[in-house]
Amino acid sequence: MVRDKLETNYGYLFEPELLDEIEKVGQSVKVRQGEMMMDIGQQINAMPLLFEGAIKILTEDEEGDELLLYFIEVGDTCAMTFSCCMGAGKSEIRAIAETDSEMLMIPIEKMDDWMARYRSWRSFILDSYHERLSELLETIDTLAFMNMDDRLLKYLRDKAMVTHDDMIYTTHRDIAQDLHTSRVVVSRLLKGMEREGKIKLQRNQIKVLDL
DNA sequence: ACATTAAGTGATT
DNA sequence: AATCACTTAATGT
Repeated sequence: MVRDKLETNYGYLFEPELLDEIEKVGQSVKVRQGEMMMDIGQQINAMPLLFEGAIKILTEDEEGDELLLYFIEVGDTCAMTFSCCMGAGKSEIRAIAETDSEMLMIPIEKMDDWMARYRSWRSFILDSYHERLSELLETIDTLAFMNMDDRLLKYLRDKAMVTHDDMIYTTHRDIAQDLHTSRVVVSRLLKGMEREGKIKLQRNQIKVLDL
């Protein structure tokens, strides 16, 4: 069962011996939508290999307002884990299940070990680290130039992608919170996008037509 | 029917 | 783009 999911999601990446080891030490965890899996300041002692669902990663400012950084999808892992292994070991981010999700938790002690012994593991870690960095740079880019419409567009695209559903179930208020802006601004921009025929708005849901 | 919450809009900074 | 103030619409009790 766990092995099947390992094979389908990571089988093409890792050699059989590594898959064996992963299966042996990994702990299967299921979380429901909206569940907080990791908070800022919390100790990290395992890294997730995602089988199913999507996780959203946020930071927080001094006032306690949130800002969405990126999503983790199936086949991804959390880049935060790596930097935490080397440094203080405390999380600098908050992770909330975007959808019902399922993953395998790998004790961080294994990371070093496997890094040295498996080439595939090494590239996996390096690749995902690189991927997260690119994602972050993209986020910073839109953030720095304060293009709210671009950020919103990206947000909707990402959200539809990670949930594999062109119907997004959320409120304007929640979007505003993720993007660290006001609800009014989100409503206005969404309304504009609806007029352009890109989306269709209903209460508590947004239908993505063309992004 | 009433209260609550989500969303739309004009005006102002 | 943010905030205020107000309206309208949808939903729950």
